[in-house]
Amino acid sequence: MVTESAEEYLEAIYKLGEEGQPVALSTLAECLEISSVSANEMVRKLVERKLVLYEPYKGVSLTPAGQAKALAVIRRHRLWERLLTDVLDLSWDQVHEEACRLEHATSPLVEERLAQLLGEPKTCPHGHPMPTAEGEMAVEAGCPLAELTAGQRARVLRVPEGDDALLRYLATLGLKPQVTVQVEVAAPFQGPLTVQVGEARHVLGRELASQIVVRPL
Amino acid sequence: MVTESAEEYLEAIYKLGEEGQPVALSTLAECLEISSVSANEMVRKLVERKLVLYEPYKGVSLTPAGQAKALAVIRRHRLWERLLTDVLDLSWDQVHEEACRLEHATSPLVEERLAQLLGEPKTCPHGHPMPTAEGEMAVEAGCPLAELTAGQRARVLRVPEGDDALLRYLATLGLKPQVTVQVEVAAPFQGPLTVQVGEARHVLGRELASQIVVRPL
DNA sequence: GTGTATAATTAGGCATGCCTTAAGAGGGTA
DNA sequence: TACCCTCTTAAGGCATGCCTAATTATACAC
Ligand SMILES: [Mn+2]
Ligand SMILES: [Mn+2]
Ligand SMILES: [Mn+2]
Ligand SMILES: [Mn+2]
Repeated sequence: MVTESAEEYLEAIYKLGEEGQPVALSTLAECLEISSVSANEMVRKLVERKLVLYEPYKGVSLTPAGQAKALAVIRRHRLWERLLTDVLDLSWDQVHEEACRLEHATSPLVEERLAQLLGEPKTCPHGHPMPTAEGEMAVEAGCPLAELTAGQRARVLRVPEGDDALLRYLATLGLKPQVTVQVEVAAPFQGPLTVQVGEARHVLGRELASQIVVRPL
Repeated sequence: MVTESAEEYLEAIYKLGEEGQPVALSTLAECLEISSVSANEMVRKLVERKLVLYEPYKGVSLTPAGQAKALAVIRRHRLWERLLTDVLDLSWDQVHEEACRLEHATSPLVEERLAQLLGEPKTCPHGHPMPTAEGEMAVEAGCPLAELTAGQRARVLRVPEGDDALLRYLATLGLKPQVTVQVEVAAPFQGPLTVQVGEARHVLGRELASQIVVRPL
């Protein structure tokens, strides 16, 4: 077994390493909001337990065993997020923090039953993919909304999690997974995008639009 | 805030103190499966935080603040037990351990929504009363099944939690809260009871029968 | 190539929550 | 009253997970 703290590290290493690059210790420390000394300490323990590989000045990466553990935690996190939104009717900006605690208190049995009850959901409420019980995770390919040109239509795949205020803002715009958007104007020089969402038209900063992943139609 | 460990202590002190007597340190230690030295240490911290009162050689008891915290934890525990059995379809012998972890990872918001979803349940799956959100807990009066005499009918109020094997056994007998039982024979000299449960007839040891609380009809 | 900014590590500490060993305090019994 | 057993507490330790300050190692830019 792995402590709650170690689970948090594995989860962070997975997410930061999704680009394929090993994760710098300092990046990991910043992400977890701890000192790099503490990160170093824990990473050494994880190396000992063969859950991660570490090369100083290169970074940390997950072993297959570490990745399996990380994906299990992420699966639990996203299953809880779904339960909290779909069954307990919390808003999508309230669920991350709750799920971050519940994920560490979840047995494989409860994980399985949650998945059954929810109908084996394919994503979390923010559109991020659900790892399977077997530790597979298929990331649906897409592109940032910011890359679309005027006139293009697209379906929203996922939005950034983790910033509650941003999520509340996106909710007021109706910008959530599965929704269809159409770019009306893409201002040049990295200017804002005017997008139509449902009946409404909104202006989005390019920076924000680049964080929203869509599939062009 | 109070740590997970402190919550466990408060919960134990509440349950052990339900008779009204202060709880001996050694009793508390045994219940929590820790050394009495460790119990002493934590109790001193709880005294400092004005959550318990402690008199050496007398025992520990909860202050109003401590009782409120204890009841909140117990409420969360029992709400999770209900969710796990009623919504996630776990059996009643599987839920205690799961709920014991989840109870510490539950915000007031989730607590409230759980209660709503479940329809403000009055008891846990084992028949034990649900504290209200305001920190009230009404224990339905009853008597041990062992005290009934031949011919008496009664409704089961609650069964002992905490022993999974016992719970599985009771499940095979159909002896669960709300069920009506009729004593056929109460053997003298603390002998076993023959009881009718639904269509079936079972013989129960007096010791076991004394742990099942019923309301005579 | 060398210097320097950045990254990593060492050293030393602190809080929490548990432990064992051993000494002290209370209370019942012979 | 004296003894003994149990309960409590004191002393010292250990593991985990975090910290700061100071030092060392490295990579990259010049
Ligand atoms: Mn977490
Ligand atoms: Mn999510
Ligand atoms: Mn618990
Ligand atoms: Mn129960």
